[in-house]
Amino acid sequence: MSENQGVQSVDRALRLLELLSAHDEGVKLTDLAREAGLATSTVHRLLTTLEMRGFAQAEAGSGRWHVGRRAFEVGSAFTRQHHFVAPALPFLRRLRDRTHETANLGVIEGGEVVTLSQVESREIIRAISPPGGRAPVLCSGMGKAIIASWSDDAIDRLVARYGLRKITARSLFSPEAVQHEIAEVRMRGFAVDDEEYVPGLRCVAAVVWSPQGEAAFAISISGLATRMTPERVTECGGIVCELARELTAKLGGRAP
Amino acid sequence: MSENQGVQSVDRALRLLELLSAHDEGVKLTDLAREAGLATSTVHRLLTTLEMRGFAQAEAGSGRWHVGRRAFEVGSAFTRQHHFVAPALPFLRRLRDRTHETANLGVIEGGEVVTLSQVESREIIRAISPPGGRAPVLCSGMGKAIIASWSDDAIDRLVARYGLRKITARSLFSPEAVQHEIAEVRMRGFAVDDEEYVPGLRCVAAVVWSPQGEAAFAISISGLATRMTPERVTECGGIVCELARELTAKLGGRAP
DNA sequence: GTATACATTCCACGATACGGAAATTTTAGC
DNA sequence: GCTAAAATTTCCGTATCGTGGAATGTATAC
Repeated sequence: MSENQGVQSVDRALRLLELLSAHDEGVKLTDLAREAGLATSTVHRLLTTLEMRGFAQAEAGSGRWHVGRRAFEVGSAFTRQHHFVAPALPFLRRLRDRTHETANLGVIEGGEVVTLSQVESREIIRAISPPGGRAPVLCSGMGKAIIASWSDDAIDRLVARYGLRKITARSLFSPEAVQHEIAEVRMRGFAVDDEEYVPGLRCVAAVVWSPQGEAAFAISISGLATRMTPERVTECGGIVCELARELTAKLGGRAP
Repeated sequence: MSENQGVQSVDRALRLLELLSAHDEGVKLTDLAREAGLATSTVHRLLTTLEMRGFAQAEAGSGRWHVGRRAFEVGSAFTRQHHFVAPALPFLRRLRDRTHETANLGVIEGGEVVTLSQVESREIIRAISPPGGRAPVLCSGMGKAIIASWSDDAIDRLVARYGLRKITARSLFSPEAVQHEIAEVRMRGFAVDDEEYVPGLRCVAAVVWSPQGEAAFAISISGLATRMTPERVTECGGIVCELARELTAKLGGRAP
């Protein structure tokens, strides 16, 4: 076992699970082996072990492999740890109904925002991160909304640790740009992802506070940039903030 | 590696994930080792491997271990494979709004029903299976609704393969009881879990059909038996059936 | 029907994963 | 604050396990 890399076969199996989850339509064993850089016999053995416990399954007929239901069962435990996900759902729905855009709820984990819950608008936009999806904190409306509540030192440490990823032409590219952006968020009370993660997509987010006065999580709406004009962003920002305040109150939270 | 048991360390790691998911408030390493029947050093090594890939995480402060966000991300892929989960959500909401009970959507996987989606009523009843939760097919309203569309031979094979588990005093206990129950479901058009899985809890379910005329999944409502009187069950059965028919139509399905 | 690709099984070998022991850290009780 | 107990983390010798290449079996494409 090489230094600090954990148990090799477990690491490999988890890697295969991650790859499976990236293939919504399933993937053939040989292709998976190629993607993972492993021998087909190794991948076969690891997959059948995952299958035995229900974490992976082979589709009858095509033989393509998929994430299995035990992965869903285990993964659901993650959201159950966040007791706010269920009570937040009616607020996401109202947010969606008032803005006619997809409403999201997310938290920061590591240097990324994870979408925990979502209520889609009538128009389903595939580019929007689904539940389980993630984005770098600094390319995400929800991420920027949450870290705007942090100290400047803490933000600098995040930037130093995870860096700045230039995913689109509009991604934040320098520590100065980050500082300027965070100042904007603090002034406005909401954050905007202005095509920084996905070209053509805008997102408006605000934080929900915990009883301890910390930014527990964020809620947001996402929509096409063609529709989300600057005027519309301001309007939606007000709505997101209003519902974030109501949800804070509902959960017994308080802004600092 | 003993015969037909897959890769030992992978199997163990997955076992640990399952155990973590059963502890919503987290679990200490020593307790987990005891539960898994493994040495603490082994569990430590496996947990840190899971942690490296984000499938498990140790809670700062208490040191208790939890399912990590990558498990949620991977697990979410499972519901994305079921393209009907998202479009079904508005119907679950309407079902909840009309009956004032918790609405659920589930599929059969193995000899069990897995809850894929849920819209809770105002009164949160902890005994109801959350998303990711599972119940034996023959103790579940959704399970019985789905298999009532199968041939008698297929039902007999299910019973033979998975058996009948007497979980409560009211669980189905014999193949004859199963046959009688299935006949009732077919006659009524909906299934009822009459405290067969959880004492004090009733559930009314109907199937949603696929374009191929097969029972794709089921939707249901669950409520306390004190409130779900026989009259109420009949009333709710009609509503569940109505919404199941509408959802079938919406998804381009057809009853056989 | 044949060639190719994919999936599955086998097996020799060496590296890895194991668990007990020891060391370190944390917690509980007084 | 001190001490004992419990929990966690690290170390290490050993033998079992996991590996990938080869062989075999099955499915697919032409």
